[in-house]
Amino acid sequence: MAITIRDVAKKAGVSAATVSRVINNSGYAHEDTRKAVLDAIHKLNYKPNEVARSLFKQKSKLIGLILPDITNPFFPALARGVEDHLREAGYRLIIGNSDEHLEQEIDYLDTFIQHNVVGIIASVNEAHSDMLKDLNIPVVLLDRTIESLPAVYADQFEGGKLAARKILELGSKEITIIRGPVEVKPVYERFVSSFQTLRQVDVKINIFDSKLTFQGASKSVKTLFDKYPNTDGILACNDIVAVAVMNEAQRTGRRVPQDVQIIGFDDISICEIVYPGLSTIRQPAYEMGAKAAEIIINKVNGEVLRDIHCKLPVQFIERESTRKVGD
Amino acid sequence: MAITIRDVAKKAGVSAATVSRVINNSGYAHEDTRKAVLDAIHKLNYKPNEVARSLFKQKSKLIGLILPDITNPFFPALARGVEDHLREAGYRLIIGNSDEHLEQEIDYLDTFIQHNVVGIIASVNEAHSDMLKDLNIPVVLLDRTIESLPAVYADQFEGGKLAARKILELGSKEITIIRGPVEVKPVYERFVSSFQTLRQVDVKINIFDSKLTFQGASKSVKTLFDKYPNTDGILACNDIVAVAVMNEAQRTGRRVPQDVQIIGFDDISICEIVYPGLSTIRQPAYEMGAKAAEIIINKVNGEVLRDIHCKLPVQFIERESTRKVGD
DNA sequence: CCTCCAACTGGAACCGGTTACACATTTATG
DNA sequence: CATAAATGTGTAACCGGTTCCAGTTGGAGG
Repeated sequence: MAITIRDVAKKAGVSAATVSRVINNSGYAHEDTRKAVLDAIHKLNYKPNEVARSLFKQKSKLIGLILPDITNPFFPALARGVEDHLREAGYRLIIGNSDEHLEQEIDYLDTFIQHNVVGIIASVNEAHSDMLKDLNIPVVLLDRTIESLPAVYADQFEGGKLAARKILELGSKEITIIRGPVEVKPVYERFVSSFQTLRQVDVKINIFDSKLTFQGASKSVKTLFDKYPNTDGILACNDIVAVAVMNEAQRTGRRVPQDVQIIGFDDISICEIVYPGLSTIRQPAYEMGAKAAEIIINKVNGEVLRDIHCKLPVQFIERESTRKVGD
Repeated sequence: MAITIRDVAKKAGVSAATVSRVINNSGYAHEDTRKAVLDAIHKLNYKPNEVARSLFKQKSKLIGLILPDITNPFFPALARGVEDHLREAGYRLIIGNSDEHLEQEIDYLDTFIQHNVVGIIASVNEAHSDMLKDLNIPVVLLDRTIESLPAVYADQFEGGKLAARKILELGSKEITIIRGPVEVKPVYERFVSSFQTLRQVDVKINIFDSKLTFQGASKSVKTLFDKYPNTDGILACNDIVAVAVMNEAQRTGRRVPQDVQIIGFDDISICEIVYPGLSTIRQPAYEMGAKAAEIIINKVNGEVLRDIHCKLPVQFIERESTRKVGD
């Protein structure tokens, strides 16, 4: 049905090998035959079959991406960063949601390999470090780290510290840290860092648990102000939780930021359209994705970058859920 | 490097053909050899190479998905619906963002074909209906419609009408419809439908334009209340815009819903965590994705469903940005 | 006991590219 | 002007599966 290289060869009056050489700019090809081939390709609208290529070369133009859940607003930006960068380099993306389940991660890893992907970008947890290392294709972790594997991530410790410092600086005296699930490493790290920072100072610290998802957050957060009615500063584990808290604060008649200040984490797009605008710790999600893509491409091209951990800076984004200095 | 079918064959003391028959449950295989083969497969941890399969069979286990922008919160749910359903059936997803650009859509279409995808799910506009029809693999449109191509979408006319009816019913007298870009068909349809519904009644109608994205929305919306200071009801083209409007309303000292009621469109997750909760017209995004996946799979399996337009119902979700009946 | 057919199995061709190699023709070099 | 080197092109093998076909075996039926 589809046009093959031999159709082109016949039309141009040459062999398939010659067509292949022209397409790939490899080996010799006389200028005249080159023209003839290009002409035939154009006339037949020939597009080489990537599957056949992939089979012979043992490498495709495909890269696998494993994310916990594209439905979590932090990840689309990551994915987009990856994709934009990959597309430019001629690669395509196979994508899979793992829901943080080891089983699904392994399933995707397996099928990625079966499809001859040349590299894998993954947001996965510690568990299968061995499997990832034995993959014999480049792997880059994204938003996660595993000892001895290259990774792109944002500085969680700095982020946690920064959030804590800011909320102190802006005058909160009873601070509630909302801790996400401890299994999710970056989330845990930002918690630890905030906690350690606050502990060095004379303030009351509360710890409150919440899920990271929309449904989870709005449910978890309902009891927050019952439990800690006097809390006047909140460090949320992510922006979703922060917005849910802001909702709950306003619902219970608290003014933000006068009565409670709230700082989120991530800087997802929502932050700037809610009222009041959510102050947060920005992780450069898009850039992280782009960087991971860049590293993978370099590795695919054989550059033997030593296993790098690429730690990107975070940043405090001031909006209206925190007071101004001097208030 | 990797283990091939011939390695398995050697280990099991049979030919590659036999191994293939066992794997695919096709043709005969003696129970004993069957056992031996399965055993060898297990011992070697053999996973058949999908690329080789794909080449011979002229069909892969890959399905292509083209979305405008995964970063727009409406689409992740769609994508997730597609993916979950596809995974169960053993298919994997190649994904591409088009930014509504014809050029990028075509580029992805081409490369999908080059990778022997067996089906394509696409959120694209009218423009290349011909190209899509000539593809000779199944195509399903998602959230978009093109004459004579199967499609899964939500009932935009009903949605637009419903929003208009509700806001009338709840007492708004000067209603502003925020119209999105007219090139995006579903967005245009909901606008038209709202407008037609309102026009039949004695209320003042304003029309205001906005982009659909976060940045675009928060910028566009800034002048809304300058232009229409007395508007007491707003029909937004999507939830992002609605939230941005809500922000602006509160910023300018208006109470929602007492002074202005706001109804969004889509029912993305954000709606339930903002304050006040955003009333909206729900499109069943996840289900739409799942349905599209289901149709594609059926078509891939050769079921000749007549070109179906699968129109899913929308629903008014009442939260707190609208008044209660009787207020 | 012969025949026939079902049950099994392996060899080889094939999918559509790429590339090693052989061979032919120029062109460069001494 | 002979010879080496560079250029140009085709044949065939190969990537790792699948499947057609032919061949072997064993048991049922006449």
